[in-house]
Amino acid sequence: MQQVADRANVSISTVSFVVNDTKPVSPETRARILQAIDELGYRRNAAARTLASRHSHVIALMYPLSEHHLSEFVTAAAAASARLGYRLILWPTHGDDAASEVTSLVKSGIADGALLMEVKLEDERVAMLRDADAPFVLMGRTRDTTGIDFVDVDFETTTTQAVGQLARLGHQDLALVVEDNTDTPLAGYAPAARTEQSFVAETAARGLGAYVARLPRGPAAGSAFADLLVQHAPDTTAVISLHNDANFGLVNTLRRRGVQVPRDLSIITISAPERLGALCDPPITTYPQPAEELGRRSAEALIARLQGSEEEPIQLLIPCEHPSSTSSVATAARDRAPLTGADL
Amino acid sequence: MQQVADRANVSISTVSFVVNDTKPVSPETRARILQAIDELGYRRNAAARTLASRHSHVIALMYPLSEHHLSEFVTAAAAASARLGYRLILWPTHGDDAASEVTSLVKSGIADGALLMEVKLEDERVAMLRDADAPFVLMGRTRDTTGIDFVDVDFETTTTQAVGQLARLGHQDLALVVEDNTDTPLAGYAPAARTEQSFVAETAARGLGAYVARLPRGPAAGSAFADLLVQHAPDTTAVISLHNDANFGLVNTLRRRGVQVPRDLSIITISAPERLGALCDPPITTYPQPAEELGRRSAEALIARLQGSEEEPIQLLIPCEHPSSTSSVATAARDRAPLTGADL
DNA sequence: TTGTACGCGTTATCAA
DNA sequence: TTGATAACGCGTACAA
Repeated sequence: MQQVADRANVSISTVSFVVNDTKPVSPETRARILQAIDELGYRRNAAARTLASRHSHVIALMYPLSEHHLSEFVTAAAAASARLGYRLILWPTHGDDAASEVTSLVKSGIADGALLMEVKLEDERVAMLRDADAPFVLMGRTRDTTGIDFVDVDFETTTTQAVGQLARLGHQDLALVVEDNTDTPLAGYAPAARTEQSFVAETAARGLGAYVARLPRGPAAGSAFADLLVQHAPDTTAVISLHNDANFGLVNTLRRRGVQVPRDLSIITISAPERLGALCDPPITTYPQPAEELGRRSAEALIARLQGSEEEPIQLLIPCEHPSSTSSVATAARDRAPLTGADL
Repeated sequence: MQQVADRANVSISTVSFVVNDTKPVSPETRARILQAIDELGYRRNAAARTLASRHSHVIALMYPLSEHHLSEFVTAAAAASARLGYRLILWPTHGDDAASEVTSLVKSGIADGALLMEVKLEDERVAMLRDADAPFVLMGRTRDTTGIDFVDVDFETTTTQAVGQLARLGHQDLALVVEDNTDTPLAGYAPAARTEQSFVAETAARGLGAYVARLPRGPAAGSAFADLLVQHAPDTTAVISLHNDANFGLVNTLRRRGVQVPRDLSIITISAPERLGALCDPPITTYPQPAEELGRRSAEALIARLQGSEEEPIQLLIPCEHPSSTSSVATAARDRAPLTGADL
């Protein structure tokens, strides 16, 4: 910085004013400084800037160590941050020491704020960050969201829309399959709970039959689900799935049993990566998860908060987009026989 | 830090010695300091440390902005870094301004070094980082790797093994499908090139028929590939795929045409996420990509380099593990009819 | 509009 | 084994 100042015949502070655009500088001086910066290839030192300004221009993405698929919203959040002059740092946390992770994140000054992934209905990180006065935005929602910034998928609206779409096609008996995360590190993870609740409410309001299955992760859940339908809800004509892995096992099992999708059974999957649904045979009608928007918006929300440009809580609910195809959805078959477990 | 020193009745330097373990400190003093740290909840300020020590303890993960699926090796790299006292910062780069990104990365002092993803055979970032004297490790390989640290999948060995496995089962005519990245931002991306080369070499050495298809991304490539086989290599009895999306389209198309996998056609996919292969019907035999190991090892390599504990270039080639199932592989059918394009 | 000088919270050098 | 103190590179209050 001193070299730049020397070369431009100004003081070091004038360089700072230009670099940060913090005070008016005459056009000529500015030009000389910019030229010197360019010629010397000067970049301001991030640590010194952080130390002096008390802002790191870094935001942390906190997620459980066990989560292996960060997917698109991470890259979207990183891209949005970069566009706004921030960097995204990965902050994996063990389930049990989230406490100390939060503290060190805040007190070390590494990051100005945090984005929280995999939010549970009751999430201890929220109270900790709040106590520490650390700005944060949830990618998801806790049960009580009073005064908390969050950006989340609108599972309620999406579920209601999916039920509505099926009801209009004459389906009377619906089933829902969600991931069961009891006993996993994600116990209390909210999407399944919210979706189930909306599903139950909306089917009840419409007087439709409703069967709900909570199944563990993995494609085997799909076959298990098919069996459960045979056993407990053989009259089901349409399925809504929040269980990505199960979709494959389900369509494959159905095919083997001669159940035609969508003629005999309609399937809709919600908040899933669109490309995943397209890989099934037949392709599964998908309310695609707004991953890019979720990542981008949450980063933008946090940065807005950091820059103090927001007063009110930022609470964004993003419904999934509407399906781009109806490949696995059809009118309810009037007189379809109950589902059976026999392979062809 | 001053408060800690006061409370422990020592000087601020002694606190530093304890915190960084840089100089011997008597057990009693150390204990007093640690207690004071604990009681005050002190954490050292990252920016100040970086400024004074000239090390940020941050490493950057550079990847093209277009890459949407960071997947498991990102989380593995982040986890390994955290374990070693480093943090991983995401560093998306536009294809065209990689130059300035590299420069700012190095000169800003934000990161001590970089991990490079999506390495091309000729990658401009390498020369730039080298010129800037910035430590880096490639997750992948350039064509010329003299003196460069890298951790990469051993596509050559894996391809050779896959060809060998099929040859031993009596297959005479093999086909390979890879992603065609000509005209995409990933043009020059190495895995496809290396795999193709090894495939051609190994089949030639064994006197086997070899057909190669380079196809664009997306599941539609699978059906296209099936058509290409019918047209150009109808006697193919086994397929090797480096094209994840195509696998689904391929098995689904084959099923519709009455081609049974693996009775009529064997399929092996290499360097793919294992869970993806399991979603096909039938499940595709997979040489799973060593994603976790790749991420972990590359972070470890970079940190070793940063800590000066390595002299020689770190060059790690990791073959894919062996398939855990042979669900889509069988003995070559002696007298199978040539493939046709007619649906059942 | 520009310059001076102090402080940010550490690490590292040197002396005790 | 410990302590005093000078950097580290920048932002900013205040002065000019």
